[in-house]
Amino acid sequence: MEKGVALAGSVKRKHSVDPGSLSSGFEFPISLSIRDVSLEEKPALIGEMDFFSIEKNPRPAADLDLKIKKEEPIINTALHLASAGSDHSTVDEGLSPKQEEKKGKSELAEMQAELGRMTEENQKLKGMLSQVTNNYNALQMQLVALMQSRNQLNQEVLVDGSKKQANIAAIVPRQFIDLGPGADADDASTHSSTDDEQSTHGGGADHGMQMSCDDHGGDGRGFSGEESPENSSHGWNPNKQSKVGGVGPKPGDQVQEATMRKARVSVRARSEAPMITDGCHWRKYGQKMAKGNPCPRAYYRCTMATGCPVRKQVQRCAEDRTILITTYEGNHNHPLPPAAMAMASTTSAAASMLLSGSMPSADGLMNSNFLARTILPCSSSMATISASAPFPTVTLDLTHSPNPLHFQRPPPPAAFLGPAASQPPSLPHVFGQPLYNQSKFSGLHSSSPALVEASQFSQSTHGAVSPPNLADTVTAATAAIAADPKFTAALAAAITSIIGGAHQSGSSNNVGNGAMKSGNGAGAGGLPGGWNFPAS
DNA sequence: CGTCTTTGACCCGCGC
DNA sequence: GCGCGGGTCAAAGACG
Ligand SMILES: [Zn+2]
Repeated sequence: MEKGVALAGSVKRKHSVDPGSLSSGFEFPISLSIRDVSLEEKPALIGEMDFFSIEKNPRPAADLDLKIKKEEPIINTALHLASAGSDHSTVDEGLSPKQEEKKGKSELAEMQAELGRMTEENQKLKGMLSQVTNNYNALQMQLVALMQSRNQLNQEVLVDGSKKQANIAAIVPRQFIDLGPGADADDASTHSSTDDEQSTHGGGADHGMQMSCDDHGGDGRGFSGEESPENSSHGWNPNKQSKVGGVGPKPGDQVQEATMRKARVSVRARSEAPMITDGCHWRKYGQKMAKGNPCPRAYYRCTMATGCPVRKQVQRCAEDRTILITTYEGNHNHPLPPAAMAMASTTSAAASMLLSGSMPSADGLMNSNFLARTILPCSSSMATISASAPFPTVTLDLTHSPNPLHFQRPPPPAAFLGPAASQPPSLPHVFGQPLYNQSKFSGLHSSSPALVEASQFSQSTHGAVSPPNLADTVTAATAAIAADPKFTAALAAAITSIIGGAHQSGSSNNVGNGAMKSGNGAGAGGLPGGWNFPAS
């Protein structure tokens, strides 16, 4: 415990110093375009790397400093000095006159200064890199969301067989039968094998219906107070609220909210920063050591509005520390700044995509044990759906495989292959069962990525049977989707929505809806996209 | 002095 | 019932 805490502490400290100077002088083309339109709000966050660089330079001095450095040829100077210094080192012991010695010393000092500056700049570059990464991740996530909504749209429109098959990927319950091979192939090739974080959550019950019932009674301590805006001035004390004030909200809403709450969207992104900046204000309220992970898991709450139920967990991947796993939960009940909108809409779109097939009222789609998993091949990112109760989770994987640390997955535990192999591989509903077991199993084994291995399993079973062209079909369909001018239009609309969304309020509330408008109105429409007002 | 983070304690569900 | 683990609370400290 201490180890982890100390680690986190140090990281945090370091970061709290860095980002101001880092992000200040840095301009990233993509973020720039967004920044220009969204100047109205400036989070001026404390510890976060800023996704969109909205804040105007909080520290002009640093900015100036960086610019100056950019102008002068630092590297050449340094090299020159280095060589000069080495020459002079011999001179020092020599009989050189005082002046020369003085000169040497001054150059030495200069050198040291240069070194210091280079170090500093190195730090800055590092920060810039991480910021670029963050920006890239944000854009990728938006793209993923758009692809998802787009998929849903096409599912409605297209009737072509193969394409439809691929597009159905956006819907959980059915596709896990058909999509198995293709998805798994894709997954096995690109996944970097660290989904265990999510699957760890999903070790619990296996009935979708159970899930909804579950939190009816079981979620006592959760944030069941979110739909009571009169929450008094006290911010969040949801449990107290529900305990003291309320026997409980209306069952219908309760189920709905509970489902939304339970749905989690986790984002795996490569980031040096201790936390990706999504435009929201977060307050840390806890930190725990995850069982199999040397890195602690941090718990944050949204503080943009008192009583906002959104929470997120931030944890670094055990194997690859550069991967940051951010798990979002809940929906904002307040307007969001554009920068936050991007992330919120993305996550909510993903959540809605997940829940579109798992709503409690759905026709028993989830009433059988299953852990469905969908991969939406999308450039280098992909979304995986792990619809295992109690926390159905959508994972947006924004890391790409060309990762040097993309190690081979550890060999699946024999305990997994045993029962899995014993199951008739051709039955999808049985197919889910070993996955469920597996996910639980991986919970015990910290580093064994359940979902990846699950995909391996399915690949070994289904993939061998079915021709690989299904995967090609999926990819082709995706390419077609991406190439579809409508998609471009949707993307443009979404971006416009982001850009113009600075003043949005109420009607077209977010990107998700912007995208959904052109695509699927049902998905994120009912499910609060960026934000939804509880009872007003 | 207000706000945020830290961190041990606590609660709760779950498996044995 | 007990231990374990995930999640949350809240007092105390740090920070600006
Ligand atoms: Zn919020």
